[in-house]
Formats: sequence, structure tokens, C-alpha cells
Amino acid sequence: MILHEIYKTLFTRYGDLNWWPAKTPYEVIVGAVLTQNTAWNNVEKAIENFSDNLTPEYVENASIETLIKIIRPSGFFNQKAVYLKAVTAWYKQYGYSAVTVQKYPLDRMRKELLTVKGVGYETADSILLYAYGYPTFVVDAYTKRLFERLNIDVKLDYNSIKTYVENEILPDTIVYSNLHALIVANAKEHCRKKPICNGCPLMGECEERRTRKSIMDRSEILKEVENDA
DNA sequence: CGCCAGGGCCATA
DNA sequence: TATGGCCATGGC
Repeated sequence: MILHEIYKTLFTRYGDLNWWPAKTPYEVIVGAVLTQNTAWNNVEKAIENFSDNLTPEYVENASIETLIKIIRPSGFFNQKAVYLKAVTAWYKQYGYSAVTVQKYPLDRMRKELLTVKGVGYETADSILLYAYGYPTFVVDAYTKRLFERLNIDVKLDYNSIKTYVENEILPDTIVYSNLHALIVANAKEHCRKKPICNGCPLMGECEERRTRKSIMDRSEILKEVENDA
């Protein structure tokens, strides 16, 4: 229930974000890899460097050295160049058909993607959701931070959070896309590493839940004192 | 100048 | 299976 309120609150503030800045599925895939632990601003520079060459054929045939030069601004370029080769090979093998037809069930596509070098949970889910429209929720550092600060009762590892969200909000591509986008928007504006709580639409809910936690913590301490006595 | 950004891999235990 | 070191640029 809490998640529905969060969604509604964020939606009221930020609106329908219609997110992920890329056109084709392949561009989504490349962006998902390049943005790993990297500001999107730097990814944009890398994508601009491709100019008209942001195609699976170009990446497939380009040398690693060439790719490194192109994607340099996005950082971690040595590994990301290798990752791009790997996701491109995957794309040529399975990705094309999935563009028009969701040929395989979500679970199978996800497992396959996770075997590709450079594709972890978040990248896999981003690709599935934003490139192919599968209703799978993307968990990122912002999501973890928000859940931690809101004191939501869930383990803060990737799959725990994902399962929690997908149990509370039934699978829906549009809703999952929007929720993730809203969390990112709010994280950039308010829920930063060093938070700017002033004006945050979730401030009330956040404080309330944090207070509840501090009361809980205190009762836990009291219990321990009783046990010692 | 130091901190940070929409992770993932690999070695180690 | 879980944790830590490592990768690197550009904006603020």
C-alpha cells in the first residue's frame, strides 16, 4: 500500500515522465550499458560521438580501440567497450526478433541477458522494460536509497526490493517505467546522497516512518536492557 | 580540490 | 553467497 501512495505522490509532483532518452531498442541497450554508475550527461557525449554509427553492425565490426575512443566520456571505457561487443552479439542473436514480437517469456529473456558479460540485474531489467516493454521493475541505487530512508521493511538487496515492488504493484510496463523514472527524478532533485528534504513531496511520509523506526529501535534497546537484568 | 554519478566483474573467504 | 577493490570521465 505504501508504494501506491509513493507513486501517487511522486506522480502528482512530477507528472508523466515518459522516460528513457533513446529511440530504438538497440540505443536503449547501449545507453543501459554506458550509464552504469555514470551520469547520463557523460553518456550523451559518448552517444554523440557515435554520430550516425550507433548500429549493431558498426559496433560489431569496430575494433575495441575505436569503441574506446568513442565511448571515452562515459568512463570505465575499457570494460564498457567489451560489454558493448557482448550485448551487440546478444542483440543480433535474440534481440531483433524480440523487438516486434515478445517471442520468449520474461523469465527466459532475463536469464539469457544475465549470461551476457556486462549485464547485471539492473541493466537486464532496464533493457527488458525500456527496450522491449516487458513488465519488470528496475531497481537502482536511487531506489535502494529511497527505501532505506523511508524505512521500508525489506532487505536492501536487488531481488528483495524488486520482489517487494512487484508484489505491491501488479506487473504493468507503463507503471513500472513511470515509477522508476519518478524515483530517479525525485532522487536528483531531493533524495540525493546529501538529501535536500526541503520541498520533497515525500517528506511527510519519510519523517513519519523514520520516527516510527526510532521508536522501534528504542523499544529494542529496552528489551535488551530487560534481558540483561 | 573532493565528491559523486541510473553497476558489474572478479578474487577472496 | 557475500563482501571489497577496482574501473574513469566530467559536472559541480
